[in-house]
Amino acid sequence: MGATIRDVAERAKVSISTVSRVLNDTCNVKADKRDRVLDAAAALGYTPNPAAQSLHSRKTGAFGILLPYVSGEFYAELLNGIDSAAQEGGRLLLISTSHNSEEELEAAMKGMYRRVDGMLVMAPVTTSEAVLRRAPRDLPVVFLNTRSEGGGIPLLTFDNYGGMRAMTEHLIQRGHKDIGFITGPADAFDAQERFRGYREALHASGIPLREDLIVNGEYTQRAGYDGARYLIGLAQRPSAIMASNDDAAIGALSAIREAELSVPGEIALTGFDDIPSAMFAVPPLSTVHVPARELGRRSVEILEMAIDNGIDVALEETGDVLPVELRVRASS
Amino acid sequence: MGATIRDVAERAKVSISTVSRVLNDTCNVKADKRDRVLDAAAALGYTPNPAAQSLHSRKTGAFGILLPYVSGEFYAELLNGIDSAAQEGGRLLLISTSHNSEEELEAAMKGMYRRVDGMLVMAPVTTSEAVLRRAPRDLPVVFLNTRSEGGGIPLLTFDNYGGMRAMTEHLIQRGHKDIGFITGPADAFDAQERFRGYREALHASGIPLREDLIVNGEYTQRAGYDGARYLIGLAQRPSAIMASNDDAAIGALSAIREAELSVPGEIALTGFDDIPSAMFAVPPLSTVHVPARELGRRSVEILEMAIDNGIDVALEETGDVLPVELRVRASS
DNA sequence: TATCATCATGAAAAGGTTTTCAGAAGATGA
DNA sequence: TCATCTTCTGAAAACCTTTTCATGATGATA
Repeated sequence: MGATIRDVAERAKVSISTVSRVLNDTCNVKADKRDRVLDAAAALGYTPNPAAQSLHSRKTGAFGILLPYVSGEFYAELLNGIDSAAQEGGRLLLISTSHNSEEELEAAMKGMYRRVDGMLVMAPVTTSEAVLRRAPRDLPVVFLNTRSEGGGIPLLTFDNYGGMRAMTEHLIQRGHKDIGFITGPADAFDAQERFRGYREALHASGIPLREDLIVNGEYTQRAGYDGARYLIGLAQRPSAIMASNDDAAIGALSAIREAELSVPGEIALTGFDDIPSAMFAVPPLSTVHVPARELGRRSVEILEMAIDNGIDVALEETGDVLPVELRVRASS
Repeated sequence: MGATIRDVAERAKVSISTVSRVLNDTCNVKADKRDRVLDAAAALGYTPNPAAQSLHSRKTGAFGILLPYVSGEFYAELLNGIDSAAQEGGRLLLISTSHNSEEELEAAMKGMYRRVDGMLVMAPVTTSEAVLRRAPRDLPVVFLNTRSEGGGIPLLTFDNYGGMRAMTEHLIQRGHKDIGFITGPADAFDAQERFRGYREALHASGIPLREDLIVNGEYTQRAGYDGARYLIGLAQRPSAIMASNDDAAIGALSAIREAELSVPGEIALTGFDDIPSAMFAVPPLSTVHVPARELGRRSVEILEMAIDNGIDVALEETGDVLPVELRVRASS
């Protein structure tokens, strides 16, 4: 219970300096004293007080994570990657979610300031510059899946645009021309990028964009369900539906089956993310595999580098766009 | 950057005591000095150093969470509840996952010791007593979904047994006698409880337990898929399959549809957890709704109480078993 | 044996806050 | 005008480490 270095020193009949030296193995201490200290520390169950340590060292041994929300399998996977990498580095993890506006992000960063050595921030509805403007200048920040106006900022993302473009091209290749699209959250970076991939793929193939086939959605099963119902009800029903993520696709699948349409026979369907459930949908869902776990791990590594060697060194690792992979399954 | 209270005092031409008093609004300070301090603090962007504060106050303003793993929608929902309650209480959240053995739990608790004011621990493969034996005695701990040998420990769980028993009875009522069961992780408390619900419901109805209908699984789609394939392949195929959670049920559904059997016509199917995807499965999955979010919120409240008023007061709130709810949908 | 280098150790400072204690300034009442 | 009581303020201690500095002891070398 709350033994201090002083208690250990007293019990071992040495000075506190000696205790510190033994425990941190920082320079030579005679064997007998060393043993006495070790015994005393063990007997008292001594653990150094982290507050005192970090007051002195100006380090905390912790990272902070700011996420817009946690929902579904994608975030679980991402957290998994972050957590395992942090544990390997001996780092503690502070987490805070449900931050979307710049004000909320600022408040959350203030709350973690000086309690962490660096932060991982996922802020899809704003830009990395806007966030940094509100952050303490001496706080290393690595961004995930966030829009950036220029370069020079440690940023890790994956190829939302390319993935959705490839998926769209895949459908076009299979002869689809009327392709419905259920968007993600209108203000989110990744959702916009995915939509852009769809739009530009159509354009490149000379297929005119039908506005009535685009429905505003979110990254939820419910939104996918509603969106698909709308699309199915159209007089000129699309022959394929692309959802902006797998959750929405699973919702859409539900609506399509409810309408007793066959997949992919009457309507092809695709998702994005390749969450574990995608493979077990009926039929298994064509989707874009994103390296969620890898994204988490890599971002921790970059942050680690930014802390150890300064943000500039980390910048050499910057601007990384992790590749994604088309997974064509039975739904398209 | 990194302005200290000393810098503020200097700039405002007052003593550091006065600065502290103004900032904490702790006793009377003349208006002019107060203004000077406030201005100086704002100009310097001063934030108190949390390490120094917690060194003095012996409080951290943070909670720790230990989870066996993070995967899928259930944990996302749980984290959501914990996070939102923690934010309302102005608490920071330290998280660490992938702890299963008692040794790992002990190490994780040591790592967070004195960095948090209390902990939330989910340890389904051991007992609360075993964990507490390895925990610092002055660390308040609230357990989630953990087995307890006796009483007297703040513990929050939901009715795994009752939920699965009710679901089993539901199937029996519909005339099912040969009911396959895909278990969760063999060593996990909740999985055992769910299995017990199944077993005792059968027993109470005088239906003999067919060992060949019980297949060892996990809480994953893959395990559900594999388990269902085995059950389908039996000469005496069951007329219903119960999965220990929704993820496994979704996997099982995939296997059943692959075998071109109808649900629930040829095989009824049920899950547990009522994750969002359950409603959007085809057909929508009968399942047991568990209050994951509520579990998170409530556990934070209990911990808050344990910290503010001592663990004994919190104990009055203890032993809570949150009710679950049968959600019969089209799959059974 | 005297000198020097090396080693082991303790005292003390620093890190940034809150709070207690004591003193100064001002106000109140007689 | 003096004594007493508030109100305001600063100095200093405490919280617990790590690290620097100084000192005494030990061993080695000439």
